[in-house]
Amino acid sequence: MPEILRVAVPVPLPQLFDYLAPRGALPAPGCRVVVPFGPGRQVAIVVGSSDSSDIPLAKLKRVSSVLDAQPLLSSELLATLQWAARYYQHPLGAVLEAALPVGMRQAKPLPFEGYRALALSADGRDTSADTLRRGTRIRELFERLADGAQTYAALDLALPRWRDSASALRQRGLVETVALAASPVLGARVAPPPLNPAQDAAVTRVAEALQRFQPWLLEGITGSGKTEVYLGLIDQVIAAGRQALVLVPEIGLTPQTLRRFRDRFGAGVHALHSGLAEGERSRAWLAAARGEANVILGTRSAIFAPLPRLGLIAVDEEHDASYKQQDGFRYCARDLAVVRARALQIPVLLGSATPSLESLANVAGGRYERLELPLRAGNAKPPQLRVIDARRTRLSHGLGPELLTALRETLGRGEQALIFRNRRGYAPVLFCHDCGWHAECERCAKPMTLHRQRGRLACHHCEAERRVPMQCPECSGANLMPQGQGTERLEEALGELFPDTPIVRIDRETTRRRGALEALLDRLGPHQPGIYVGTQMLAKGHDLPNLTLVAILGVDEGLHSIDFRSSERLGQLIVQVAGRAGRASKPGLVLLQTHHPDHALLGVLIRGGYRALAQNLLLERRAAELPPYTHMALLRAEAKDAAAAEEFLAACATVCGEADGVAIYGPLPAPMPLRAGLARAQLHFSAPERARLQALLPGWMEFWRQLPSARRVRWSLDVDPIDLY
DNA sequence: AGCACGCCGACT
DNA sequence: GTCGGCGTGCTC
Repeated sequence: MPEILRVAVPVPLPQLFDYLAPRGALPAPGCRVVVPFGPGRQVAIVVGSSDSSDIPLAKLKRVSSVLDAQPLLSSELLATLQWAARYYQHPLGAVLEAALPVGMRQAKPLPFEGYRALALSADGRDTSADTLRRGTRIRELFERLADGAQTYAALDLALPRWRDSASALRQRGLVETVALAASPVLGARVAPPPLNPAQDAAVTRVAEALQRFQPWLLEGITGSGKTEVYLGLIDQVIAAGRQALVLVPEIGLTPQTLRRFRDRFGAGVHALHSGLAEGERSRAWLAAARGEANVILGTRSAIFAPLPRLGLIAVDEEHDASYKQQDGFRYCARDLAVVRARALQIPVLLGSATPSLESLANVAGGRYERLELPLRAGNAKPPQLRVIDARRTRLSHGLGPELLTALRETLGRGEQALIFRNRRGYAPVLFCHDCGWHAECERCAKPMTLHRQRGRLACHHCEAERRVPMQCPECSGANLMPQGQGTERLEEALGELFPDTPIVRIDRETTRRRGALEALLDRLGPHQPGIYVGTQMLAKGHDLPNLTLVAILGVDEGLHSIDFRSSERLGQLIVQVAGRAGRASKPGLVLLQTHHPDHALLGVLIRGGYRALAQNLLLERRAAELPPYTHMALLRAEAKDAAAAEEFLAACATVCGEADGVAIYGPLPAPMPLRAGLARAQLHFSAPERARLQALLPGWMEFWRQLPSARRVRWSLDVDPIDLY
């Protein structure tokens, strides 16, 4: 009886492929195999086996080779990935491709099994430390190595900036990288701080339920110490011989965060994120798979880490949009965390100061349990929120007199201020004062942002960039004026207004280099006055103890966006940024500068905080039949020719026919009807019952793929979209 | 996706 | 006469 393997191939095709098993072997599900595929070869993953196939036996090819004797993917992880492929309507082969580090997708045996370590070379052992200058970092590293090789992880822990010293020594041929068979166990170095009663209660409640599936919403205002709750629970999980997975938003995985975990749990903490070099990523992945890692700290894709003894998942800042992948395999890591926790019957902890409406609805529906941390550390008072009416005031570079007065007072007290503006660049529009022309990206039909230092106009929606024109291309006038303020212009204006005050700008431009964010945040010491100006990136991370004033500009843009999630996002952003102001000894003040001081959203937020805003928004969502009370899917199409995209979507809608329990809207123009030269349109699906939509989507997808027009457009389905864009 | 096969325009 | 354009079909 022929043994047939069903394998997933990394191609965007929804089906599995059948192959004859290699002679005398039947690789288990989760093993990688090399298979002949079309004219070439592919690394595929075994999903199952069978003694029959729907494909004629004569057409079946044989597996070329087996790469893994033991499954690379556990049955639990494979099952979760299969579930995700089905739920998000994405081909399993492509899902597996997205979940595995690049190093695991190649037809090579697993990389290097040891631990990387730094050791003295033969030359180094013959060299006296006295040839190196006393008191330098280089000498310190050298002397440490004289006692024996040190793993990279150990050096990270002991000498935070050892890599620079290492490359200096490497150039002189004194050190080399070697493989150590086993990592010396590095235990905790920092004793846990005492927990406050709320933290202690939260840890105790979850700890009592470590043996079963339960999602917990850990609602803790900024500064209330959510991380200590994660740490306290991870302690118990490790003590019970199990592993923990901690997800953080994309900009949350800073060296500080990693250090905090390593200080507490030692070298068993591994980071896993897309910024890692390939080898590093494979190593962390394998350390997790082999059970050597106690804790994986990672971003979105770390939800697919192989963890054979997983006992707890924590998702920090669970409302953060970066948990949703916005292209290709459009999964949400926060939602998959709950799915995985259920499969493993373990708790999952979702933490936020500003929980998503989805999670709040899950608490209200009894599916999640709420844990609260109501107090800020050291009994600091929450910052005072105040609206500044910008109408009929003279704005100086977008800054009103009231705001400037507050700034002056803050700096006068020797304290620091933060100006938040969610627009990088110098000005969002370059405008001709003579004829009204403004610079526009012709591929997106959107104004281009002026970046003055770089001397470029840049489109923030595509890659387009050009030189700044000297005169108006329409009327040849010389009065081209920047309109509106970006962070670059604010930095300049503040420099003029406060010439003696250090000003630190933090946005994508100034933090491009690795470690630049930390360096900039460290630039102002905790005791001197100064101003931070920047985007989103300022909303979290790094403690700024002398920061007492936060000013939020551009609030009005958030008040008028058409996306139904914009109010939720604006509220979260305001509360997150506001949370940076004030300490126990120094109360914080948050100013919202707006032309709509009477807007209901601001009123609710000021009187009742995020909790009240969320309650209001949930009522609105229910009345409007929007998520979380309905479940959405979005079919996007783009093509050079607008008619082609619409034709395809119209054909798709026709295929759906009368769908019981699912409302279909469209074809609708996308919020951005043109992007990067492609016309865009979409079809919305909305269902009160998730299961109804889930039941219909697979059949629809099959029909859609067969439509002749499907070949002429780029299209994709987004299940649970968070951006309609 | 990635590749082969296949049938019509401007070039050495 | 050929190089090459991308429409169409296929991958066990």
